[in-house]
Amino acid sequence: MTQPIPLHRDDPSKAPLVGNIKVTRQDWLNVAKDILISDGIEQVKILPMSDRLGVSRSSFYWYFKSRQDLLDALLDHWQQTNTAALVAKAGTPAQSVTQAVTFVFHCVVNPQIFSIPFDFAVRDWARRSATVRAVLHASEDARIAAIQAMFQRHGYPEIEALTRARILYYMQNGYNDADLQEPLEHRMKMVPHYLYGFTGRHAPQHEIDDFRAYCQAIQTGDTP
Amino acid sequence: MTQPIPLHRDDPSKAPLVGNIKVTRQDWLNVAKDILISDGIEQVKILPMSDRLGVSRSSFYWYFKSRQDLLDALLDHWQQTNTAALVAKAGTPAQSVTQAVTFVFHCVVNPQIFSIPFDFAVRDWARRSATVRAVLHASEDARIAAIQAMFQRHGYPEIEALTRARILYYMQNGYNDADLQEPLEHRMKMVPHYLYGFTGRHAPQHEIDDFRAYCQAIQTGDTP
DNA sequence: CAAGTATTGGACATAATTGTCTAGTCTTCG
DNA sequence: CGAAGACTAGACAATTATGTCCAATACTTG
Repeated sequence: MTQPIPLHRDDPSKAPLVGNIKVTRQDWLNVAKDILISDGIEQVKILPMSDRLGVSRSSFYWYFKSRQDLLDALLDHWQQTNTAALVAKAGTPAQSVTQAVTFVFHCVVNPQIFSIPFDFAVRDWARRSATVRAVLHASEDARIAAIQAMFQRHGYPEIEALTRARILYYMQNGYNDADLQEPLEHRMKMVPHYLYGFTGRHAPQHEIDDFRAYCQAIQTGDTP
Repeated sequence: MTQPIPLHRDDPSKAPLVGNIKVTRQDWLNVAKDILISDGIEQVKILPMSDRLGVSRSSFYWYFKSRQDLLDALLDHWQQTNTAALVAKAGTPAQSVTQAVTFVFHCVVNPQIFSIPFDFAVRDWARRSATVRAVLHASEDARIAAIQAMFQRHGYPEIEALTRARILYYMQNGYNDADLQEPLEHRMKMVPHYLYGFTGRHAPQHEIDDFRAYCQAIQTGDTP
């Protein structure tokens, strides 16, 4: 029993312009994502969502078989945005390791590419659902493997590449929600230290300088 | 309207030895804590708890005014165990900074003193409750301040002491639940690097050696 | 042991939530 | 325009939760 997505919304030109715009499956997913991020998965309830969308609660069941069906779709969506984005960034060819690290870090900086609150929310969710936990762990492994591969492409031996990948990845997890308010600049400045702090070596000044330049570029928006 | 704790439980010698042992306010709190840790605060529900305790659901209301009353008590309990434990450990006089750091780290290692899963669960909870968030932030400030004071007692200037305190504290948050399975040894080995990685200096070999020795002692159980 | 207090069980009321079913409306397309 | 399909509203049923009340039972103390 498939639930087709409304055709008239696929082509935006055919959609009504004002008023009476019908909700779509994606609209339900967006609201669910918002609530997941702000209040946790337990609060993703059908009645409040329908209220927010201004439609009847029972309309929900046209788009989704059940609440669980929605949650599955939500998890899929997370995997196909956040994880795919980070893996893609880690795989982007770069001229230096510093530039490559900056690409990865790009995800943390740009909410358009990667949603940190979404990641936090899914991690919460995983604490209560074994299936979500499995998806999360697979995603984390994929992310770290991608970053590790990046370091290996730039000449680091396997073990050191893995260590650096873990540090770079867990760096973002070390902050909680409150700290996300902290200026990004502060977090970016720490990256070179994270990368070298564990190896017993100093970060070369030219890498630090390069990194700062790249970060500057990220914030002004003119980076790949 | 005060809710006294059953007297016959205060003196263990007066408690029935087998069977028919009445549940106490603390029993309810323990079950609530277990559920909070494993399933999140949303799952702390009265009916399932009474089932697990083998008593009627309505008995709950003798010990607690309402569900919210239980949650408040639970949060109090967390603050008076975890936060107090860490602050006390940070305040313990030590002969060297390495030993002092080891005392703090003791909390992370010994579940009897400090429950990491409890901390994680409360952090989750704080995402959904402003009042819990306020308590959590106050606790985190108190913890970091205590660690900072420790470094200052050992001669570090204010700013560097704060930086080191943050690193030492956030180190534990960088791991998620899955990583708690990881051998403690691995985490302990990273401490000296965390402490020096950010400052651009190397950890002196004798400090690393000292730290390893203290960690060894922690695991064999013969430390203060 | 008896009286009084502490503690529990079960009935009752209320509300929130998920899910089903059906009649009806709106949209698209031949 | 008119029929088929896409979508929605509202009634209904079932489940699960919170909280109140009161009678019954267990425990303590004189």
